[in-house]
Amino acid sequence: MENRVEELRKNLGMNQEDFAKAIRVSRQTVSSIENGKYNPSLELAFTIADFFGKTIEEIFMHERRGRNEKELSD
Amino acid sequence: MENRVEELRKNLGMNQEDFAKAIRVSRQTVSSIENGKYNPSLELAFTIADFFGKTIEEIFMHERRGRNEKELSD
DNA sequence: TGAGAATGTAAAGGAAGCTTTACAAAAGAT
DNA sequence: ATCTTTTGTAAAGCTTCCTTTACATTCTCA
Repeated sequence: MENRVEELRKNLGMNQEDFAKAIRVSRQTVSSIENGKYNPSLELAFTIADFFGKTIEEIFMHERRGRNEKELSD
Repeated sequence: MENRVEELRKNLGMNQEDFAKAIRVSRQTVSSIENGKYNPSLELAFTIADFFGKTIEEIFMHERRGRNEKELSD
């Protein structure tokens, strides 16, 4: 799932470390999320969205479950 | 975190089993989420929201981090 | 009241999210 | 080019999410 965390963080002129402190996670967690290593928990997604004053949907892009794709054959 | 999954599911006249199949998780996962045993992953929260045609924020109620509460003293 | 359907719950295991520590690499500013 | 800041990444370990299997409880309704 794609996200705009890095973009929004940089808009505020913050580095990963200060942002991590602000949302109370480790800097590695911020790095991992920004680089798509894994998704945040729902709880953390809310915390991030609140921090930026946005909705989760404005920050995290969910891949829609393709009913027309070749996969998903059952 | 509170959620309206059970309410929305019942609005559609579905039982946990059929709902679980529709969103491709086990029935126990549905039960656990409805009863607040744990929160869904962000991915699953999106799947559930999409299924109901709602936003995550309309379904899952995040407890706002109380800046004015007695806790959180740093 | 008793049978079938729906839901709750528990145990055990795998997968994903998050942590700390530590070091390497990249980017910025002289 | 060198120094400093920022970011990437890896390992090990803990917690949370999700699974399958299985059984207990509650609900519905004939």
